[in-house]
Amino acid sequence: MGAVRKSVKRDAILSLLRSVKCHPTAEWIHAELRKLYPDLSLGTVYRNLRALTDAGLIRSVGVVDGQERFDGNLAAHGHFVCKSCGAVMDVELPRTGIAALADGPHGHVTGVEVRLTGLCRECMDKETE
Amino acid sequence: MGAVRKSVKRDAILSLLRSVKCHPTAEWIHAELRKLYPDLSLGTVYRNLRALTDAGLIRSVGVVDGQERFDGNLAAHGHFVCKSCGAVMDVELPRTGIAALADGPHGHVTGVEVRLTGLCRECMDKETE
DNA sequence: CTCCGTGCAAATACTTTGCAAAGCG
DNA sequence: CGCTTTGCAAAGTATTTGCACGGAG
Repeated sequence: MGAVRKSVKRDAILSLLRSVKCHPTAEWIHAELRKLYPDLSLGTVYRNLRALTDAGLIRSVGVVDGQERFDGNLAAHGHFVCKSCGAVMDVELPRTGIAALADGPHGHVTGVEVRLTGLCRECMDKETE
Repeated sequence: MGAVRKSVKRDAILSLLRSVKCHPTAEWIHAELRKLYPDLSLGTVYRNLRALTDAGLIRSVGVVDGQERFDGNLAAHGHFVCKSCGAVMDVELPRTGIAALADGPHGHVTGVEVRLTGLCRECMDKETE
């Protein structure tokens, strides 16, 4: 989890991740930043996402529908994933219970990820039509 | 979540998953069952894992190191994932707190997955060497 | 005869990696 | 000038899919 150097592209990825509410894929970030840096390559995005994750500056939400999702928000929170549209939303975690998981009999715990899956509001409405 | 028919290969996959404590990948299951059914193909394993998951007879633990892990244990529990060796172990969840997540403001929740990541006992020991 | 499950192989899709050129201090 | 970052394209890996065969009812 060493620090990471700065670079134009890396900083752009980091600040984009910090500024959006959604939980983007590498491709989404690539498409988005290409508006600003038309020569940005997808490989660079992947490389930097990994570097930033390793450095602990961002975190991975895990794989949703075959693509990894990233999150610039480091505060403790969970995620709600819609099975239908793939949207990922932040969920507040009740402090109770979760904290108790911090260390178990299996080893040293360094991260907790809580993922709820289901159908989001929008998709529930669509389904009723 | 419709029911699934029975078939020799599918049943074998299901009972293997129910009998093991680990949380296998498709490849591991394939290798294991090949001892019994030398003609079992990997495609069939993938196909049946998906069918069983859709039917709700098994569940996916999510992707660890690029491979999906499956679990035959349907009881509510979380998982501890070792960053170093990739081992996945069951974790008991404190009932408090988790139940409160059952429904949120984002939509209808149908599944909860809690994943702890860290270093397992074995890998902690190895690291001290 | 009909249908479902399967093996096999090809196709997909995401992600990683090697390399040479460009950039920064 | 040395070291890092990047674009590009090729490679790698996990998973899905199409198709034809084979067995059960």
